[in-house]
Amino acid sequence: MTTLNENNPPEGCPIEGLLKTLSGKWKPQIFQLAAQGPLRFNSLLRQLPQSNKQSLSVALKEMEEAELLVKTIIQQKPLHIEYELSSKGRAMIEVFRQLEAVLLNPTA
Amino acid sequence: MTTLNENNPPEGCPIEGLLKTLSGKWKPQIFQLAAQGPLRFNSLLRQLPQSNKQSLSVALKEMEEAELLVKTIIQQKPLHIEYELSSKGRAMIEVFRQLEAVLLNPTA
DNA sequence: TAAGGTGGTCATATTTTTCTGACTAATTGT
DNA sequence: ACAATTAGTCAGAAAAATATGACCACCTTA
Repeated sequence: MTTLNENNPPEGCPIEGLLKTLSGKWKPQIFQLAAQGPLRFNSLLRQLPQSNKQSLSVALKEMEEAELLVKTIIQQKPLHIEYELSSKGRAMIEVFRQLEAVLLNPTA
Repeated sequence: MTTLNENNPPEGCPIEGLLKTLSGKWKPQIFQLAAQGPLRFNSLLRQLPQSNKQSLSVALKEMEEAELLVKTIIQQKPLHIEYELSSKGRAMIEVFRQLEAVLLNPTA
């Protein structure tokens, strides 16, 4: 099940894969929350009350594979896990901003 | 690190809709081709040999509704139809370029 | 020792998206 | 008249994405 090998290369359109990774269900919201600080699984589940474990798990994994998020195991007393934007993820913030500008400008 | 308030309702993500409109199947390719010049239905169908009428029809309609494409009926001898990027659609080109830059830069 | 929180997986539904093939209707070319 | 091209629509099937609920292992607190 190594998704890396079985990936259909979106030949011809380089950004197709990234667009899909960004637009899957819950992903924009996850991104938005991650932009505000590191995420933890159960907390995220509570912040997105209509979502579910499975979908969030898949979304986080795919965003991690796309190198938008970095997963860190925090080796502390109660040992937990954090997801935060990678450098690539942070670079995406500007793209989102530009996208939002296009969206809001009717005379674009 | 802004504290995570878990009672925050996830107010609508403004770009979510646009992201979905841009990432649906064949849409990135359609966009790419539209950026090179006006499109015609059957020609598009031939340029995307793995696609199909129905999906292209839906994609074009949705991109038109999202105001990325403009549909024009050309009142000429054999009377045909053209799809071309709207001003908003053209504004998206820069966003795509930036997206591509993020994608290509491993140290982003 | 039991209860509750952590961060998940798994098999199975359900829902949404995409594809297939048949069909339409107007126009042009042979 | 007949075939082909234009630009689609429609119903139904197949495939993909998403949701549900059960379960798991580890750790901490009461």
